Amino acid sequence: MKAQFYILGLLLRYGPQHGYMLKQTVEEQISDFAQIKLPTIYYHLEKLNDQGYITATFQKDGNRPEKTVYSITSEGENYFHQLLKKLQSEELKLELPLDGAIFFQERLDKEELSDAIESAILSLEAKLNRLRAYRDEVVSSIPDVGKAGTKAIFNHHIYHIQTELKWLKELKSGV
Amino acid sequence: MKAQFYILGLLLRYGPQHGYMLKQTVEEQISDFAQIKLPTIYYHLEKLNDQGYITATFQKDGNRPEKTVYSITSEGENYFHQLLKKLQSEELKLELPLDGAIFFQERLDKEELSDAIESAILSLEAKLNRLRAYRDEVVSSIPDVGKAGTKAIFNHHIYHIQTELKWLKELKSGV
DNA sequence: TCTAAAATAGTCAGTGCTGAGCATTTGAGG
DNA sequence: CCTCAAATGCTCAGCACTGACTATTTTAGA
Repeated sequence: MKAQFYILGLLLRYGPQHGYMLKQTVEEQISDFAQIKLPTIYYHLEKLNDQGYITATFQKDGNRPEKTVYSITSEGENYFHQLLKKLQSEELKLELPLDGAIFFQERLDKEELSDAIESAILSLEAKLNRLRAYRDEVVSSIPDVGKAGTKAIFNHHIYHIQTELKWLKELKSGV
Repeated sequence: MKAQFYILGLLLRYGPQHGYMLKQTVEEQISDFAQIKLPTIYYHLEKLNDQGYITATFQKDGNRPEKTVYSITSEGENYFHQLLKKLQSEELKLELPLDGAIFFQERLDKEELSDAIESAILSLEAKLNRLRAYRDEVVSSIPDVGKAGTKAIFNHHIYHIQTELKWLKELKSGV
């Protein structure tokens, strides 16, 4: 559902695209806050096409094999707005793998956990810096329509990573 | 993988169990930070059995139909520790549905978004209170082996929800 | 000019998950 | 004692996802 939403949204915003091109758009603009793999894109393009939310045309340029280019239909636009509405009322979901490890504390090697926490901290600090740096860069490189939103999204992730770091540091001192 | 990990861990901690019973244990002890549905449990019990990580025996009590009770094997115990190790080095993953909506700001109804943010805030505040209240209750009701860990896990979620609330409130004032 | 790597475009089989269902048994309320 | 809801215990079909693969074309650099 998330994947279909993004595909439709990108087709709406940027016009007809084929699968591989969508993959690139996703990578450039969405990969920092949502992952959609290439086969997933093709899977949903087929589904959306079957349901009449997009239509296929075939294009050939140069020597490359024929591409299947999809355009959103007006039903697709409606569907997109439905999904948009649904997304707005969906709660955040956290997947916190460390919780699983900690839950079975009795089986835990304290040493190992300490190391894991340490390297998690380092990796998150790196991610935090990368996100902070990217925030301005990406915000300035994308079309105007998306700017304000993209910035809020980056801050969203930055806040949660900061929180995670705080928790990890507390955890470390408690182990 | 997450499911298999919890199943093996619970079998290790509490001894042989059948699917339905595992479901109850999961509900009582894990549901606040990881969801594993009943059919998922059965699915993985079968897989784990096929792989020799658990073994089945059949039990009948009273008039109820025969149950399939699973015990962890020593290979299963090894496997559990493998998974434990892997979990420790896995990063947190955030699923933030609002990001999707916000990304397509140009399609957004500001009014609707405002309402959605408002109700998200209320729902998260309720969840926060529930978690705070439960934290102590649950911590005191579960066996000693899990106490310290469970408390850390609750705090983990509490922190992230607080963060989410902070972000939502900022977002609201910016819309 | 040739060559190896990267880019382009897409397929497919296999995995994990779960809503919806089935069949029986127990328990609470009238 | 009877009834109906809840609890018990489990299965199955179908969906979303993706690692690994195929096949061709372009490009960088030796």
